[in-house]
Amino acid sequence: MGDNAVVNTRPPTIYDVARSAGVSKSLVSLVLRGSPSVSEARRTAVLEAVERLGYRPSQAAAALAGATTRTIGVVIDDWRNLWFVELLRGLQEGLAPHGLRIAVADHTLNAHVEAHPLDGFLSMRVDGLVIATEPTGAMRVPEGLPVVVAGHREGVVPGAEVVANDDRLGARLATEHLIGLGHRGIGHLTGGGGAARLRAEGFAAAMAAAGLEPRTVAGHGATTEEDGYAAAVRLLDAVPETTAVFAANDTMAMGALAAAGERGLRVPQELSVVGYDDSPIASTHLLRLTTVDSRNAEIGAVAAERLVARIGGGPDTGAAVLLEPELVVRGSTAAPRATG
Amino acid sequence: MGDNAVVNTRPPTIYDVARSAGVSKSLVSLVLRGSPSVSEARRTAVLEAVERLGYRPSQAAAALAGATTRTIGVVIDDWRNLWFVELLRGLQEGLAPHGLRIAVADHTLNAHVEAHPLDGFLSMRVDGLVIATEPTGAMRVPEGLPVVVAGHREGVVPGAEVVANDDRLGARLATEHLIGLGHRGIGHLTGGGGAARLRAEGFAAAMAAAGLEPRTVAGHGATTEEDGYAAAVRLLDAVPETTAVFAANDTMAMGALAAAGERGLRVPQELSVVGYDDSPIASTHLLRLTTVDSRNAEIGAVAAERLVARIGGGPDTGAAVLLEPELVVRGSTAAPRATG
DNA sequence: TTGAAAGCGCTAACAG
DNA sequence: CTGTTAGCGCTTTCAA
Repeated sequence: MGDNAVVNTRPPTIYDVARSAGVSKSLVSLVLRGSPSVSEARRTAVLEAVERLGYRPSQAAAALAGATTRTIGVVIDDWRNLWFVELLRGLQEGLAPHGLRIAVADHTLNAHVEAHPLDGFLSMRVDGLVIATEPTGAMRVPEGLPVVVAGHREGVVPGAEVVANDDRLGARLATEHLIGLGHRGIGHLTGGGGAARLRAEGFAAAMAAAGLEPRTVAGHGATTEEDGYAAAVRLLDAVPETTAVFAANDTMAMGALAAAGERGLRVPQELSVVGYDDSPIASTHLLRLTTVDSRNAEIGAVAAERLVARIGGGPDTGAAVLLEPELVVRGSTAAPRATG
Repeated sequence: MGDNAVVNTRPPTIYDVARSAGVSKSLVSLVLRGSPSVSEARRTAVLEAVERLGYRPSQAAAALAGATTRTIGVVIDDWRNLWFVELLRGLQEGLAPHGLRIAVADHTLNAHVEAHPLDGFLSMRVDGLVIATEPTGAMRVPEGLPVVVAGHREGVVPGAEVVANDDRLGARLATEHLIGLGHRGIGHLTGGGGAARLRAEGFAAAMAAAGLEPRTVAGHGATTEEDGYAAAVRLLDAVPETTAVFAANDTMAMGALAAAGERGLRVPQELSVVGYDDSPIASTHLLRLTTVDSRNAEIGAVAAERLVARIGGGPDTGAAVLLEPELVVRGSTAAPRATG
């Protein structure tokens, strides 16, 4: 009585579609999942009903009934660190063909309010995890869950595979580029974290190999523009004969550029600057920064590959894949001017 | 036989917790959801079992059984546009106290592979939606779903509320700042999209009010650094008497800075530059950009407020909230040099 | 205050 | 090729 006059505000279910198409709900499920063994007539009937009703399968129900969520959780550090943009692209492109989607969670943002972003992902029962953060000891994940740590080598996450670029090598490339240009007074701006440490090591090694003294200075301990600025100011003031600076990342390099400008040092004429990461800011007209491409998109692609393999039942190789970084020469480096 | 020797790799369920704590599963559910009507003894027993087993409630099951997912979907344009970082922060802070979490999806990233990111959110049965993108006609959302369009005024999303800053006013503030400084040759760098158009309108209005001729030039149609660079080059070459530039956003302003540098124009001595958004790059040492604070964090906070109200059963006001932008004066603007 | 029971919407064996 | 039947793990009445 008046039943069909009731406006159902709830989203349509698979039952509604089945009824509307005049088939059973399993048939609807089959069509939606692209089964080949469904007659064309039924298929179109179902598809039309789906369209007509504006039906969207409930992810919750699918996740609960099926064994998998088809989603990979990605934990990132901070939305401001643009290096993960390419990482996400690589991941996305590697995952999508396998019907896997990605969900991103920010570490710092969630830190204030919720527990660890990992908790959310585990509650969500993701099929795999990408940790694009400096791993911490608190990161315990269930055994058997495919996890890859991306961009950081020091994986303290048990059972995780690692995909990263070879920071030591990249730092060497940057330093050798500067040395090859004829620089001798080369300083390094470092920050906190494992990647920064490896880069500092690579810098020191390359300098030592050339018989040069490696000067390394930190800002306030982090790797922000402000840190780069502070470190560069410190370096430039303490060692005026500096003609080149290698920063632990592009953001710090940006700060170094500012410090140089303030001191009237033109880049690259009076000061060469090299960054690291080849993030979007490096290629801007304003910076034209010589940098090291850490190949983040490929890191994402390889991470995706590993995840897909593990999800497909492959073994946990536990191996670390190190991609070779590449030097990208732009306009912020040049040979030093002849010195007295 | 040997049954208990089998290692159960699946995550523990509420049943496991109940058994381990010696209570019924409903009791576990009550404890987890913080019901006051549970004896202290049982509560601790349950909590201990949870801890012991490493239990995490299944989001899928909770969503399916309950009526709500307690998550808000946020659709953004592009991870590179940093303006949404503050938006997210404001949202997060406004939502968290109400037990609501946020899920972020990128429009452009998903565009390649999946359907619309909205589809994902609707499949997920989010409790609300924040659209931080230029809304398009394709954005059909179920009636009754709380939706707020953030940062864009032209909401073609039916039934959505709008929270944004007053772009026209902001542009006027920027332009009047320049005029007040004594500039007369002021150009505007514009891009595509509704916000850019409103900013261009505000610029034109302020210029007209001062009896000045508004020159507006676009780059390649978008609002990237490259567009800002191209537009600035065009402007500076066509109108050499230009002493100030107002860009549609900080990124474009960065491009303008590059164009100025290339032409040997020092900022702010020979060219003043104003951006818009007060994004993280504006406050760097390198840019020290005078800009307009579009108050993104507050936009997020207000959006959160509206969402919470609607979810709590409040009415869809359908209203548009316009926040007043504020001028942030930094080092990229100054009075023009005395001209012949 | 606690337990039992009925689904939520879907997938995945099964039978036909 | 198509329909039937069990659950997936949780929330939520409803009794006890």
